[in-house]
Amino acid sequence: MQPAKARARKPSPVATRRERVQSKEDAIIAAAHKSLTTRGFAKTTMAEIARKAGVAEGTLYLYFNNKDALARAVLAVFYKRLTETAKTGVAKCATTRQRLEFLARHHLESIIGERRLLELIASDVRNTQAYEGSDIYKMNREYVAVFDGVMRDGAWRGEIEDSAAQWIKRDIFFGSLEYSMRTLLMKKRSSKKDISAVVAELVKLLMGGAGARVEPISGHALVKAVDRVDAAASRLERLSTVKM
Amino acid sequence: MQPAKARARKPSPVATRRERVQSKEDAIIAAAHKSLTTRGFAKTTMAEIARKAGVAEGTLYLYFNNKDALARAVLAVFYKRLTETAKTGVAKCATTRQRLEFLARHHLESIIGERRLLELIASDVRNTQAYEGSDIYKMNREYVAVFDGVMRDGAWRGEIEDSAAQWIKRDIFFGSLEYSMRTLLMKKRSSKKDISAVVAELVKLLMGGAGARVEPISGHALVKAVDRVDAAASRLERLSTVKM
DNA sequence: TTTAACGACTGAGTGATATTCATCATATAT
DNA sequence: ATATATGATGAATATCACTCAGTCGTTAAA
Repeated sequence: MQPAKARARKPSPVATRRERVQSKEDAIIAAAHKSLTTRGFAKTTMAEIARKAGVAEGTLYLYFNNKDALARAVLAVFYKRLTETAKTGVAKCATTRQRLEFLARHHLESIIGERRLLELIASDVRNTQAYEGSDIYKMNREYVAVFDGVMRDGAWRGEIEDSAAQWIKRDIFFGSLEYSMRTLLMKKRSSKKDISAVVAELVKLLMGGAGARVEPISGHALVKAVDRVDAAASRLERLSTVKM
Repeated sequence: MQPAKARARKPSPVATRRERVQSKEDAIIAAAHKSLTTRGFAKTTMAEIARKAGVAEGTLYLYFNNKDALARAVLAVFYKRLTETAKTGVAKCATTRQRLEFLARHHLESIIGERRLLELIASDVRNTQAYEGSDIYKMNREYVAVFDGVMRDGAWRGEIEDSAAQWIKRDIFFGSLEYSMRTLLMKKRSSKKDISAVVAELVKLLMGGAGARVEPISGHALVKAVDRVDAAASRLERLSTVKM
């Protein structure tokens, strides 16, 4: 077996040329990833990346046309990994509710960890006129397709309402999570609990709010009404004691 | 009247020194706004802004410490205007549902128009360690407070459930809208209809889901009775304060 | 009136950084 | 061994945010 290895001209322990190039590219991407996620796009310099990767500055441009392209490459491996883990995670869940919960928590935790990469999407990639058709666009499509699949399947099984358009639900799902990330990052402590709260609420909304719908409706309104009667009574009492 | 004018040393028709400085600052911000919204942060140069504003490059630094600060100033006038129009718009709406619909549409249309400014929030401002306590942070707080007020009031009236934490609802609201913006910008045609669809769905979710739920609550006999007690209390209050 | 001080402003100059390119090094092919 | 192609280099270039020594007009003081 291993015909590729067997056909190698050189019996030397060093890798083939192609492998060497590949590993160098990997090293560059890894170095760029580290700098981008720790210092952000604006503050990372090509010189810094080159140093971390152990290559000359000019070498970076043999592998990537410019800083943007390098950042996009970093984003690409992030998306690839994100999509893979999302797919395998969903496959392990039995119900639609569990799948959505997993996807939400998975997305939220992932983007909290790599928050700085989201800058790139917002400020850089999305602005290019040629975003559609780009690699990043395709990867994004593939990633959100996981969510779409779960929702479609859930609707087919009758586990969730499918009233609204799919793209709207998708935007609500990912939009809420990305915005929540900002809030969570600003809160000093707490995390686990807050993440769970966001996930639970979001899933509840997307599932149609079904679980909580039956009882609370009349009960909820009733409680509110009682509160208001109570408040109104207090106001009346105050008036009467003042004796106008 | 107009003691300031009367006290002015010079009767000349030109503006006072302070006014001249102010109008120059306005010109700089306007120029920066134009460049930032049309070309994005990275591609606008200080030289370009200076040219548009009709001042020397060095002058920009008399008014703003650096490019970031100038961008933040642009963001500030955007927030100020956004908050004002949001407040006045909400005041004109009678029901919670209408208020939320107005806020959602208002936010979505505004950020579609000034989409490039959102970059600044995401990629620049939010990264600074000192974001809390900054002017932009305060303005953001004031803006989202409009939404918070509407939600709180709606919960008080019993028009909406207030099961989830307020900050979660807030993130869902603004997050969904900002993400939807991206989708809407990528769709070739259509706008009005899609905006309405997003707004409707989002409001439906925040109001507690099912459309059928709204009717029974307000139609409930108890709620009507509460309205009457509430109104009666208010009338008495008015009467008593007038007399005293 | 002359002089000094001040505030607003200028734009050539500085430093940092992305990007290029002439050149070198090594491996592969003949 | 020589030639060729591939990979790599880092000094040089271009761009751009930012600085600063100096100008100009106005006000205050002598």
